[in-house]
Amino acid sequence: MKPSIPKGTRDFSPTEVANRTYIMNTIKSAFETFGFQPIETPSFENSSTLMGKYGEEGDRLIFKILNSGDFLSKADENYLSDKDSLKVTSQISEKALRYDLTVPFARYVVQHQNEITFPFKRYQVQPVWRADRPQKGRFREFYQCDADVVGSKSLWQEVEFIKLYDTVFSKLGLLQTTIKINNRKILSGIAEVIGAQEKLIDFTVALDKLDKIGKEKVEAEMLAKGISEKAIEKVQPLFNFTGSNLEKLASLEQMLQTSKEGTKGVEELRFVINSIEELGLQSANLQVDVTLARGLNYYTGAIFEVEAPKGVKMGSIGGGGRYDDLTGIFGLKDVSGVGVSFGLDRIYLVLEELGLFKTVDLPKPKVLFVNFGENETLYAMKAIAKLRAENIKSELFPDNAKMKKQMNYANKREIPFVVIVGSREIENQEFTLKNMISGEQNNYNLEELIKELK
RNA sequence: GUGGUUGUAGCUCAGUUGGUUAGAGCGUCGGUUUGUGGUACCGAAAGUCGUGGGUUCGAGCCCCAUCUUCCACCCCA
Repeated sequence: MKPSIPKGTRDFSPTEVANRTYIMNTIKSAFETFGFQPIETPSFENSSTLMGKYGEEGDRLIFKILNSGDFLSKADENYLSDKDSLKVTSQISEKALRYDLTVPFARYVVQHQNEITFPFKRYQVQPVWRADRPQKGRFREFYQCDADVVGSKSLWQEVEFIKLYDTVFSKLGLLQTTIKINNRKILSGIAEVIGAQEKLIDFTVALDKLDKIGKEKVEAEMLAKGISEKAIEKVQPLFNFTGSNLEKLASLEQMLQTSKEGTKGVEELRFVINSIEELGLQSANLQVDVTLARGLNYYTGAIFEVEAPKGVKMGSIGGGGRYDDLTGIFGLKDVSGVGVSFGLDRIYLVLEELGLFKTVDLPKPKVLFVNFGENETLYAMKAIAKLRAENIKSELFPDNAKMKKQMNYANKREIPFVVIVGSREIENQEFTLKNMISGEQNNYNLEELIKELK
């Protein structure tokens, strides 16, 4: 049998794990600096917790777990003979793999509401699974790094999350990322102005193509989707939406003045933009983008998305937003939440493409003891125990192999020092220490050896 | 879910209009060198050509199916 792993999954080599750990630790330490605390939730949840929370498309992408035992006997004969996959699935599968970290978190908040002090700031770094078709930067098993606050409606949280994004990407050396920001209330306002709530998605999708296909074709597409000419006329400012954030806000304000909700959205966005303007960012760019319509099903206020630096072809490396009623589905009303997610695997690919990993060192021993046989090994092991007690990473070559082979091993693993102990050294109670980079070698007693390797 | 793409040794890849026993480089292992690595030279092992069918006197090469890889759409991290 040829060994293989399921599509969309990956093995990670020691180097890759070292690099991933570096990214993860950078993100976690930033989370903690901002006052977030870690929680973890199970890798699988009850299907009822997950199903219906991500829209129809999302339900299709959730990995379902087959019930144990004789599960078919409990399935309805009619559904089986009709080959009704959807209905059969709900009868033979009660559990499903986690699809994101936000919904399990909402479940957690409701379930533990009496133990939680609000506002609750939690972070979570765990894998999630999606039955998607893999492609560039898209996997079926990948890590999300989420930070959310629940129980505060303050817009300062939005400001904090933008600062958090900026902090993390600056620390990773990933400069010139673009943090796009929008507000769901502005989208609702636009829908109100064009008089077509249900056409909103078609509208933003078409508008998003503006710089690719040009104004005429975008208008043609909108007309084709059933958006009236009059409506398009009303939102003309969006077609010349190129200025600074403040200019964009001004034209949005003008355009949405008849919509109460839209005006509220502009106000919220203006607060965030002004605050960031005042506080400054280290390396990221903040950009108002009205075509940003991600996760439209549950975001109610701010919407975020982070784009990799220009020139790197990669989908978003982070996203998030404000959801006023996520815990409502689980029976806890009026708990507003806002949060962001970092896509670990995509950040990895971007850092790799830009060659930003050179600083990450593989964990490896500092010194290798050559194995010369039984007597010498015992002498070496006693020394190794002492070195390890001094926190010096040391190991013994396990077999009495040829010198050449043992030296070669040290070379391949890039172990910087080799200790040679044969009968000569034992006689003099010393150690021959060889520097594998310079080739130099000297004899030391144990005390001196520790000093040299410290 | 739709469309395209890929698969030959551990890795990267050659392989002619279908024609004897499928090759190379790197890596691995052994030797030149049984107390000294990187270099050099010599040698060896390693492939049911993704899998299953089919066409043919004959298939790595042609046809069908299936799995896999990568990519685009959709959606998303």
